[in-house]
Amino acid sequence: MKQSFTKEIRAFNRFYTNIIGLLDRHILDSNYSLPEVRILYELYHHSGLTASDIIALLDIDKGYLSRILRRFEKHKLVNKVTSSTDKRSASIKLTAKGNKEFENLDSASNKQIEEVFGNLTESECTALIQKFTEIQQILNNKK
Amino acid sequence: MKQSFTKEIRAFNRFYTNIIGLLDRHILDSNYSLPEVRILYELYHHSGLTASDIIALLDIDKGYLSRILRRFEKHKLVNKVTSSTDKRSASIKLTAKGNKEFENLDSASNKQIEEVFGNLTESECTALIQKFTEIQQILNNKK
DNA sequence: AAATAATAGTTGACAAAGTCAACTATTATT
DNA sequence: AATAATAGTTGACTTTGTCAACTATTATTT
Repeated sequence: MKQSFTKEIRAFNRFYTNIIGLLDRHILDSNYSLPEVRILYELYHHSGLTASDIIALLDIDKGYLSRILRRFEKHKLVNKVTSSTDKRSASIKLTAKGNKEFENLDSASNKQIEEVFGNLTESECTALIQKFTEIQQILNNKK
Repeated sequence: MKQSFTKEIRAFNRFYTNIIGLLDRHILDSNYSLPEVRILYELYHHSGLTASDIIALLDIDKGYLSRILRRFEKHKLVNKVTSSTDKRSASIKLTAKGNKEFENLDSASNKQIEEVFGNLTESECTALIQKFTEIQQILNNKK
């Protein structure tokens, strides 16, 4: 690969890492860590995952996950139901409270997007999203 | 902002966070943490920074930084020279060893880029970089 | 069927990363 | 001269994350 390509890619990575940093900032104000939010995200979007599923999805240590889930249970964010066919594993679901909690985080996240990208005009926004989409196409093409 | 915009922006953020995760992976194999690499990066590109400069650039805790710099000094990666005009502050420079160490990290980083983006054709690469540039233009415009 | 291996998840011990406040030395302001 | 501000250090602590040993259960091998 051309050196100039690498350089430009890295410049963009630094640039966008910064933006993601801004966007993640609101998590600091929440009661949750980034991994916790990611776990809630997965459970919200795929109810009934097992711990192993989450590990596969998020590449997270199982001991670490186990403790986070225990905390979630303690705070009534999550219910575990042992599988009838395999008593080692349990399917995990958000409780009503857990759902609500995630939705709060989610809307805080939306608000943060608004704050970082909200100064764009509609046409800029459209253009931006088109680039986003195209980038994903280019990169996914090759998976 | 339209809800669909927010949604697409967030989708891209998840997508690109993943890519950045892949790219940062090589740091795990190095002897340095991400903040350490960022500090070396800044010192490499702006020799003679003070600790306060680095704090301003990277938004890092000064106690944390102080310890990292002490470690760097111990490992002869860095030299501190107390300013003659202000004895509280010191200008920090990479030693020859520090320079080399950063350059190793930097080339590992390039290699990692190669691994993640290397399967693109030249024209895909050109297209990708153009999107990158345009995105930065759109977003910087508004700073 | 019994023995062995593999898997799901938990727990303990620990290491790394990061935060916060108190402190020293020096410089700037009143 | 007194007071406040700044640069950086240090100690105490919390959070985050890792690793390996362990229990219980299920799958595989012999």
